[in-house]
Amino acid sequence: MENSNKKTGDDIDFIESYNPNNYNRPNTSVDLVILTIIDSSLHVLTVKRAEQPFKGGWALVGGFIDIDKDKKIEETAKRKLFDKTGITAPYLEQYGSIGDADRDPRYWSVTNVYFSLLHIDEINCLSVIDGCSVKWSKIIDNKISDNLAFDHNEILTMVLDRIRSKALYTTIPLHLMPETFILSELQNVYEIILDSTIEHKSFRRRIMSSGILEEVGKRKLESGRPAKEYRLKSGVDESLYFFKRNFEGLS
Amino acid sequence: MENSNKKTGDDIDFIESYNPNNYNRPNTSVDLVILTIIDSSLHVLTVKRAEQPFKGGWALVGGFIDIDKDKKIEETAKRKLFDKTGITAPYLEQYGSIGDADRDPRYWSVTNVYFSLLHIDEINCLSVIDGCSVKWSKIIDNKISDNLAFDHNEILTMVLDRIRSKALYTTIPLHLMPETFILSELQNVYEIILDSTIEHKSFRRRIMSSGILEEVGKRKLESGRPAKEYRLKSGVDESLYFFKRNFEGLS
DNA sequence: GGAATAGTGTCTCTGAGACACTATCTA
DNA sequence: TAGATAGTGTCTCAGAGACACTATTCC
Repeated sequence: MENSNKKTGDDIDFIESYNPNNYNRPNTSVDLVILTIIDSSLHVLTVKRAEQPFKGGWALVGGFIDIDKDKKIEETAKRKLFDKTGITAPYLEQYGSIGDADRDPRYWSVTNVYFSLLHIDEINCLSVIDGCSVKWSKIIDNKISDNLAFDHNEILTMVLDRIRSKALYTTIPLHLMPETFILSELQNVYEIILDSTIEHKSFRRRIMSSGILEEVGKRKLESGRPAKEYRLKSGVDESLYFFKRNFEGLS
Repeated sequence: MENSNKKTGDDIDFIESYNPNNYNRPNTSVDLVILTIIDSSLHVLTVKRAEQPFKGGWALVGGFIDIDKDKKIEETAKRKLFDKTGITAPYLEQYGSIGDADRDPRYWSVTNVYFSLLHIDEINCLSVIDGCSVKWSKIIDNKISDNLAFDHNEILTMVLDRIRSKALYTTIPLHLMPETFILSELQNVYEIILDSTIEHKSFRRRIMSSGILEEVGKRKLESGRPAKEYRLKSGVDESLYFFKRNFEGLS
């Protein structure tokens, strides 16, 4: 230990006696991958940058932690999400953190990445449909057509991969649904995320076996037999059900 | 947007024109949950704190990002791990980041949490068996008997939960094994992590079906039939195999 | 009735659990 | 030989895939 302390010199025991404000630290931010489904396609919420760097380019929603307002990082994420969408009780999950010397041309930067899945009806449209500085960007083939600022394209792709892999064994796509929905709609959303078709009997058996949905009535469709409408069972606060098996044939 | 910008005032577009060194930012660090198995028990590497706060208490290995030395956060984690263990090619995975106003009494603090699984033979013992400032703390019932500094007890528990859940559907416990091992040893390690017994035929069928091990010979045991010795198949760089089904009966 | 969509019956297949069985070593 | 540990054979069971079938609506 004496040896290793001498060698490295920037050990926790050493450095913490410094005033951190005098020390050359990385910059810390929060970025959000906010996803919804519009016209049967995943879309991500993007904002147009008003300042350098990447001025005029599109970026993920993000910002800095306000250490006076925010008690924890998740509150920063919720605040940013609320600012853009007006949503107060989002499904929000941390992806992880990404930090390196190059991701921001200005400084060594660490971003804490969160993702949120929501149904378009949940949002307060007024705060979004405002000029062209915020828009939903359509995701095709795991990315969007615009190049995003910073490393946001990579972040988007990694988050999408995470969600896709969780869709193989959880009910995470439920968070993209409206309050009530029919099973074929839910299946469509799974298929959009997984980019693959699912056998409908298997799908129904699987979802119903989770026991987290309750029937709320029937819905007449444009054609064909009316479908049972479901919502998340009241009292089920853990809406993320884990199955013991993955969907197979996919990876 | 104009509205939300006016309201929050700390939007990315607004704040980034500030020199970050003049802004009241959170402090950023890296913490490591370094795990190994000693005498059939999980142990975590802990260091004795030489300075306030929590002076004299035990804490996880950790420290600050050195923006001159480290190109990315993972390098900070590798550097810290190397300083304490001498290991150059660890299994290292990010857990995520944790940040709030209270976790460090000195300032609003964000830590980037990594975990590493290793076999005790991999470490350079000299850098560890040094005074009493670094020690392996035995994990019993998801925690250690000492109270750790900061929120490190919670971090330890959350990381252990993550590893346990990954042991249900991956080969992550392989990283706790020596270079060659026999299947009953690997099964023991799974059972230590999962805190539950596994039926041995199921276990062997499952592991062998992964195809990531290769036989390297036989080992004579103290008693009984000699066992086949295995190692990670050469050419398999992805040593983390994902099974389609969980171990069942556990959760 | 036909078109369309919801929903079921039921067979196969994979892999987990259970557990009895065989194999190979030492003393 | 007995004791110990390695390793197999094989049955059951849950749940995924496949796909034909029935049910209910509107026209």
